Amino acid sequence: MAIASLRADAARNRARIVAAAAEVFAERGLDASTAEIADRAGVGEATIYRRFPTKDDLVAAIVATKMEETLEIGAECLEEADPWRGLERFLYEMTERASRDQGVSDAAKDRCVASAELAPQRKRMLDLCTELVRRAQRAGLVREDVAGQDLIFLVTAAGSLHLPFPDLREDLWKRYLGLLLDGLRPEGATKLRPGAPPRRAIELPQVSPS
Amino acid sequence: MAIASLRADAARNRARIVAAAAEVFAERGLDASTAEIADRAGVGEATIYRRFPTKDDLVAAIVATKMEETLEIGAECLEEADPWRGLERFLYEMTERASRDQGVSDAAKDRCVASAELAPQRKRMLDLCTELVRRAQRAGLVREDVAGQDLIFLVTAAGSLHLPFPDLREDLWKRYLGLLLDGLRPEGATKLRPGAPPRRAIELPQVSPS
Amino acid sequence: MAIASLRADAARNRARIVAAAAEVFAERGLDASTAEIADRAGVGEATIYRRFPTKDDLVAAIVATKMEETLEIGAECLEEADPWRGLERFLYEMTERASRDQGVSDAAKDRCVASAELAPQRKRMLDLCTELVRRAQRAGLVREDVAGQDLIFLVTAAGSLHLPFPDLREDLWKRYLGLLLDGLRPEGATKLRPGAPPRRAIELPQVSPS
Amino acid sequence: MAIASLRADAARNRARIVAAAAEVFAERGLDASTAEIADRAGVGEATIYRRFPTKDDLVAAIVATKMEETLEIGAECLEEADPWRGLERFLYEMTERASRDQGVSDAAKDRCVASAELAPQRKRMLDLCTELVRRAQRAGLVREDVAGQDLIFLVTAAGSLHLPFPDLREDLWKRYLGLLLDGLRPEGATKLRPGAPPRRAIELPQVSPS
DNA sequence: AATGAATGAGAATTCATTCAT
DNA sequence: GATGAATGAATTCTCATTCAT
Repeated sequence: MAIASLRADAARNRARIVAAAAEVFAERGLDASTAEIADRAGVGEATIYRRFPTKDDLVAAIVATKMEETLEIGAECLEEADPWRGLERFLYEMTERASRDQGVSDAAKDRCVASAELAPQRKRMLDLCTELVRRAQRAGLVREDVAGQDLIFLVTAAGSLHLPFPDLREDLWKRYLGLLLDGLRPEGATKLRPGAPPRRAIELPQVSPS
Repeated sequence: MAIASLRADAARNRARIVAAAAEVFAERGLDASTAEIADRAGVGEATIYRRFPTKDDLVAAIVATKMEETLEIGAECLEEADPWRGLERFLYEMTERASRDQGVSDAAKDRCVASAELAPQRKRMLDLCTELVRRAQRAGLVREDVAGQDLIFLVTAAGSLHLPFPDLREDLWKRYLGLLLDGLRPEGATKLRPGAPPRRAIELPQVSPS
Repeated sequence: MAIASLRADAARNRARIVAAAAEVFAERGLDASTAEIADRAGVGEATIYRRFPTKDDLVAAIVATKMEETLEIGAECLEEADPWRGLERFLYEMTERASRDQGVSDAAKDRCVASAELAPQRKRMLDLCTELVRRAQRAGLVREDVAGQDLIFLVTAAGSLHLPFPDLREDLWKRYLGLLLDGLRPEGATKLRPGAPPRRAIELPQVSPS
Repeated sequence: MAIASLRADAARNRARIVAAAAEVFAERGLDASTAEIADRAGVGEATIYRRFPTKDDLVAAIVATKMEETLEIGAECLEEADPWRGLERFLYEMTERASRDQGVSDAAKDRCVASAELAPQRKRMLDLCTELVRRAQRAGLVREDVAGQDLIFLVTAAGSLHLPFPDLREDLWKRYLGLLLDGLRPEGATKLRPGAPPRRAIELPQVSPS
């Protein structure tokens, strides 16, 4: 009980830190300072470093959290009665999140895509995407030559559909996602070059020695 | 004469700086230091600041340079006999450049898209894209509901198609550009929501006071 | 009973802490963190601070412990039949320990030499050294102009005979201790300047207010 | 001329930094902060880092400077008419310096002894010590079984002869150096074990991979 | 005009020590 | 009494920008 409450306190602070970091990274990008995150979280800067040995670990933790949320949303999309609607909703949700949170998107792209720690999540994401695509293909709604791993790439790239022009409606990205979705339909499909990437390269990327 | 030769010297220095900065930003990203740029350019650090009041101004100058190159390529694409081929080549070239030069792409997206100084280039880019699209539409190769300003967005987003997975062929982005291009064809087109953005918002964006 | 057992627990913890700290300081030097000591001891960090108000007090406690061990060894050396052998063995043991445990040696030199708390141990050490020297002098094996207090200094300095050159035999210090011992013999002795320090300065050093 | 004066300015600052660092390290030890050194030198902290990429490099530079001074003194000692007096003076000077400057002594021992950059100085020091010893040996004043490389060790260890007892005369180390010198005389010499270390181990130490 | 030098304002990270359970 | 958590105060190091020659 005593131990539990201690841990509860620490867990609350940890959650605060993660939440604050997610906010700050979203607003200011990954270059935001740990000082600002600590301020926002209402903790001392050193407290962050007690939970996360380096700033990078904090970033990784946030990416992991976001991926979990993503996977939950994906599961919901799989339950949509209409397979196309499921696919569409998934891409919409992913893109919307990425639009709102450029920091985490960048992190996901630049650093964490290939990290070994996220391997399980990547695997689940791959399975999810594969199922979303297959379901729509079975219904004849998606061209046959795309695969689940393609969806992962499209989702990631779709995060860049939000351009910081002022005076433009915030949801303009929906228009371009619409175009992309039309590209996924069987009608008017042309041969894609090169072919779909191997699943292994996404599941178990070999970290290049830099 | 003396002044003229000095100016010639200065101009050469300026060109060197821009070239070096473009290289360094491409290799190391926008966080590369001005010291490294000065080294690469073979000039003193202060010389950079004589030409460009801040690092940001240097970045903007590079973006402007790249946009000029872009516009030249676009002009060549307009001369392609096959309108579809012209459009396709334009998107390919843009994406390839962005893949190779993430630093400038980021700059283009994050900071310079809406800057007043680049207004002329943006205007010309808009005209170019409009012409590329219209030509293909006249030939019935591109759906009627897309406009030149859409192409600008697509080009920018396409720059994110390069994901840093190791073990994947470098040109995988071509596959996803293929999908996007299929989405531009008339076949299988569905209604896009929201509609095309107004040209004015791109030509003359109101910089929001941040 | 309850209190007694608590005290037994506390004493065990204290002993664990001292042992762990001695190990860690020996391995990593005095800059080792209290966190690492707590880990090694299997106690919480705060527990250290319950027993020792500051890190310095912990260091002092270790030095005291080591001095006790030292005094025991010294007592054994006094029992050697051969007085020279006794002296020699004492210096060997002291130097060997110092070579193995630079952290505590440094502490002994830098901080604790003159601390009031260690006064009793210093007194006993002085007596011990005096006896070791006198015994050898009575046998005509050690020059007459050295005193017990000199031995204390020699012991401390001998701790520095271990130099961190790689590729050198670990026991090279024995060679230089041999030289030192030869300097203690009566043969070839020259007048030493200045004379032996007063015992009082070692027994009861006046801590200078720093 | 203009270049020369620029360099003169920079050189003056560099000298100030080295001087201040030497002072501060002597007073506070190697743990003194770069901030304090910068203050003492009257420059900004970053200026230190312009000249010395890391704090360690600064330490190394000071050690190198001190070694140069040391070598000059050694050369003077070699010119003494009396070989014994030359040896004695060398040890006195070395020890006095070490007594005054514990920081650099520690640095010399802990970090820089085996550094590749100081190899030339180490070589010269070895030659110097060898000559000092040989000269005295030729005159029959020093035992035959010690070598130049031994002197290097003795010098280094002698730096620890200064103990921070208050109330003791500052020059007490002379007494113990006297003892050591007596140990170097031929009279009463006993067999030293182990033998002298190989010169190579000092000239070209193999850095152990840590 | 050109430049190497200088630096103030941070940045990430560490740690002895105190707090709350 | 014991402990994991929290933190303020440092520390090393970086960098865009200004200064002095």
